[in-house]
Amino acid sequence: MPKRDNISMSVIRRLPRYYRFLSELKDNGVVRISSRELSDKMGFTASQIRQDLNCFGGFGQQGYGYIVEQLYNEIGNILGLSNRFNAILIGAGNLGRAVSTHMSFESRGFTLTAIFDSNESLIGKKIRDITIQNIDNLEAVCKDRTPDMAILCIPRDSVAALADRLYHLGIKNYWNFSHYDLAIRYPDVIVENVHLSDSLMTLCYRMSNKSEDIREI
Amino acid sequence: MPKRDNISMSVIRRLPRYYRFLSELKDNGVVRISSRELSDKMGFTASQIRQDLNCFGGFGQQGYGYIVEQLYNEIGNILGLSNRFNAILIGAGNLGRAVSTHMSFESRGFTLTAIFDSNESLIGKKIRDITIQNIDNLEAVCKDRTPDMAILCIPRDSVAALADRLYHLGIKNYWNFSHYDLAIRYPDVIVENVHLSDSLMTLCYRMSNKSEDIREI
DNA sequence: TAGATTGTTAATCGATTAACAATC
DNA sequence: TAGATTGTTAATCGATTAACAATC
Repeated sequence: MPKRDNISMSVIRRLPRYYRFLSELKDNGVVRISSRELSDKMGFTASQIRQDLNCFGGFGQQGYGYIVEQLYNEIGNILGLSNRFNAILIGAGNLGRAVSTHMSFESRGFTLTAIFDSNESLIGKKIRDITIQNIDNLEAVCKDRTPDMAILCIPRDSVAALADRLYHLGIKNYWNFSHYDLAIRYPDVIVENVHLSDSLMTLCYRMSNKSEDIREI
Repeated sequence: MPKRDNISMSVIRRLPRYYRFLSELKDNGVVRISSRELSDKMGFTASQIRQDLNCFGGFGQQGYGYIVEQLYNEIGNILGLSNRFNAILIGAGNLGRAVSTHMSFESRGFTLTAIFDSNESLIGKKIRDITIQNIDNLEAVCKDRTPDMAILCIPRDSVAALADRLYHLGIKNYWNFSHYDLAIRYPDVIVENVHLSDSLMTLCYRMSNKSEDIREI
């Protein structure tokens, strides 16, 4: 593992996309691919692909290209997908249920170990063999073992108070589906935001201004 | 409405965030704000805020700042949120149910008018007063009135075939929750992707490489 | 060897930040 | 008027693309 220093967010955010396309190629039995061919499939320039990959090391062979399976594995390693970060989910409403049911945590570097909600009617129900617990149990559960990451699927107004509790339990990594901006409140925290309504509004803008729309992937 | 030409995606993707923060300020009764104060709250530079807003017109007053409510309304207009684009949702599994239940379409420029699924056990059930229909009805329903946008909450493998049907019905705008890459298949289409697992993998990378993590909002 | 394609450096392009004149 | 803060131009910074030498 050479280099890997000061990798820009632009590069990092492209890694899962590489991973996805390589997975597909692998499944289709493709053995080798050149940056040029990958560029056609993915819509990045060949130059960018080579540049990106070379942030992490020379995975290709000059004159030949890249071995699909090897590159796939390398990117999986770079992403750290063989981790089993301990994740807990807060909020078992529609969104929380969708996320916990739908997402393959195990192949993305995480294990979902607990689900919390404050709604009495949900507590005790199971999602994927995990029993929804009362949020009051949070401190007790985290005492044993501090979770590495918390998934926030709760309404905007509940986040501030809850984030305080989580933060003081030592949880510093968040997958945030709420509209609350954690990163500004706690500067030493890693937050990945999924702002669904921002995405929807962006789509609305682009549809409303279709003529000037810039294609983007 | 002056300028507004060649607005870059970077600027457009910040608009919903401005909208969100201004909404909060408005709710808190804040009347005026300077780019400097907004910069502290939002984590953008004041310079960038002024630069961004000036893509669309001069909404501020020199020596005074911006009137919160007015700026909020302006950005809402720019985003086109008063549209009622006709949206249909394909796939009423966990994710589709979460999206359709959770999202306030009406305040984001859309109306959800129909929900389709192929799963017999879901057909006939209601979400928000909308009855889940058999996907076989798709063509019949779209005959009356072509939807403006389709929300794709179906498994990766079903997308290709379905996208063909939708595209040939004249639907050219998509909110895509699947991992399938529509934009490459149909170049004249507007797609907003929500790649949840990409986001999760990015978080995994950042957690795995915490020391070098670059803060990002 | 000749052909292909990488890894890497250099050139370009675009986005962000700084500076400041305009003006409320 | 003086002070504040915008709108806008210019400078900087970073990311993307092009080019090409290295090498399989």
